[in-house]
Amino acid sequence: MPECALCPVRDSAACAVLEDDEREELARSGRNLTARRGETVFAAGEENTVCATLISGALKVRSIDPDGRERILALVHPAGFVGEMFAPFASHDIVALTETRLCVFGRGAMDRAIADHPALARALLRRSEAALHESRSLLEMTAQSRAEARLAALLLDFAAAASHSPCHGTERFDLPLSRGDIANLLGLTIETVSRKLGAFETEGLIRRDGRRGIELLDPARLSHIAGR
Amino acid sequence: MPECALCPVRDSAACAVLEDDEREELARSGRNLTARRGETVFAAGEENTVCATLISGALKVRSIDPDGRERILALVHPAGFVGEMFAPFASHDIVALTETRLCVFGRGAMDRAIADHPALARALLRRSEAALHESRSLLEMTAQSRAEARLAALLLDFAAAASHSPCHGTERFDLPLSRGDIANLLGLTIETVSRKLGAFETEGLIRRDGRRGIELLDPARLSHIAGR
DNA sequence: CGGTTCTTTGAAGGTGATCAATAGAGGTGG
DNA sequence: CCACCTCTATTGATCACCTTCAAAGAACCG
Repeated sequence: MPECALCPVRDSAACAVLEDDEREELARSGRNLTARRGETVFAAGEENTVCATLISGALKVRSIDPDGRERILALVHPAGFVGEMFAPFASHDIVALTETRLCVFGRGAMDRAIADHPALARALLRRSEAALHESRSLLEMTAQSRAEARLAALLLDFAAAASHSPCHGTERFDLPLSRGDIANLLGLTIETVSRKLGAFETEGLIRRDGRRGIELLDPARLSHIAGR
Repeated sequence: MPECALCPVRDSAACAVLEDDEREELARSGRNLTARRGETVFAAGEENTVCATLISGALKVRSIDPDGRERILALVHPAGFVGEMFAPFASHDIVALTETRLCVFGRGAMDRAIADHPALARALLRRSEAALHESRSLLEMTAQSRAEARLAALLLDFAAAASHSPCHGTERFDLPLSRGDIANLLGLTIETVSRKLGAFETEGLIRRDGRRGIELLDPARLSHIAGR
C-alpha cells in the first residue's frame, strides 16, 4: 500500500501539486513497483496503460536498433516522470540502472486527475518541457564531433548532478553508468570511452578511483575541452 | 488583427480545443508575425515573454556552439508550438527556413488560458510529448554511426512527411532543407551529404532533380540502409 | 578459488573531416 | 536578355580519428 506521507519525493514529484487527499486517491489507483538493476520496467511496443513517478534509483530510456545496438535516449532521476499519456504503445524500453522504486498510476486515473486538477496538468507540462530540454542538450552533446568533447561534457554534467548545489559541481563523485552505458549514451564504443578516460588521467585532468570513482582535477580545462 | 476564423491551422493547432470566443480572446493578447527566410524569430538568451503557434512556413530550432558551428535540434511545421512556458530565458534560436507566419501570444495570457482551460493544458502536453518523441527520434537517427544510414533515414522521414497519407511516403518530393541544414541536422559536413547523395544516385537508389528535388527509386533498399 | 562480467590495452583499417578548387543556380542591374 | 556576382553545391586529395577485431587484465560473486 503506497504511503504518500512517507514518500521521499513527495515534495518534488509532479503529484506534489495535489492536496494530500487527492494524491492519496490517485495513488490508490496504482501500485508501488520495485525493479533490480538491469530489469526492463516497461518494454517498447507494450500497450501504454500506465505511467509512473520514479521514487528512488535511476532509469534509462533506450531503444535497440535492428542490428542489436542499444542507444540511450535519456536518464531518469528520482521525482522524474515516466510514461506517455497519448501514444497507444510504448516507444522505448525503460530499464533500471540500479535498485529502483516506482509509483505506478493507471493512465485512465492519471487522465482524470489531469482533467480535474489544472495544477497537475501544469506540473506535467513543466516536466515534459524539462525532458525536452534535456533531450536537446544530449543532442548538442553528441553533436560534438570529437569523442573527448562529448566525454568531458558528460563528466561535467555528472559532477553538476552529483553535488546538489546548483552552481558548481563536486570534484569527487561516482559514475552512475558503466562504460557500456556511457558509450551508448554518447554514441561511442566502450573502447573509445575507456581510452579517453585513460588519456584524461594521463593528462592530469581527472583521477580514477576504482571503476566508478572520478575526481576532477582540472574542471576548467575539461570544460574547455567540452566546448565551454 | 488576427482572424482565427480564417486561420489555416485553426483545427490542428493547440488552440483548436478552445471555443471560438475563448480563442479570439487569447489571440487578442498577441499578434501576428511574419519572417523571411533566414530571419531569427526568437534568439537564444532573450527573455521568454512569448510563445507562438506556427501558421505557415517552417522553422528550425538551433544552437550555436562556442566555435560557431550550428546544430539543428528540431524542425517546426505548421500548427506546431514554439516557446517555453517555464524557462525564464530562451534556450535556443528559432530561425525561419522559409517565408513564415506565426501567431504570437504573451506568456502571461497563455498561462492564464492554461489555468482556465484544462483542455488547453492537455493539448500543450500532447504537443510537448510529441516534440520529445521527435527529439528522441533525431537522437536515434544521429546515433547511427554511418553517414549513409543517417541520410537514408532522413530522406525516408521527409518522404513520409511530404505525403499526407500516414502509412507510406511519396516517391517524389522536394527537400525542405539546404545541404548545409541537412548537414547540421545530421551532424555531418556539407561535403559528406553531397557525396552520399551522389552515391545514392549512382547506385540507383534515388534520382535528383535540381537542387531540391528527390525521387526515391528504391525505398526498400534505402530503408535497409537506414537500419530498417 | 573458479567463473563471469566489465574494463583496459593493442594493432589495423575504414570513414568522414578538412582544405581547396570547380561548377552550377539564382538574383541583380545594365 | 545577357553579363556579372554571389551563394550553394559538387568533386578531389589527404589525413586524423574512431571503430573494429582481438586478447589480456581486473573486479565481482558464487
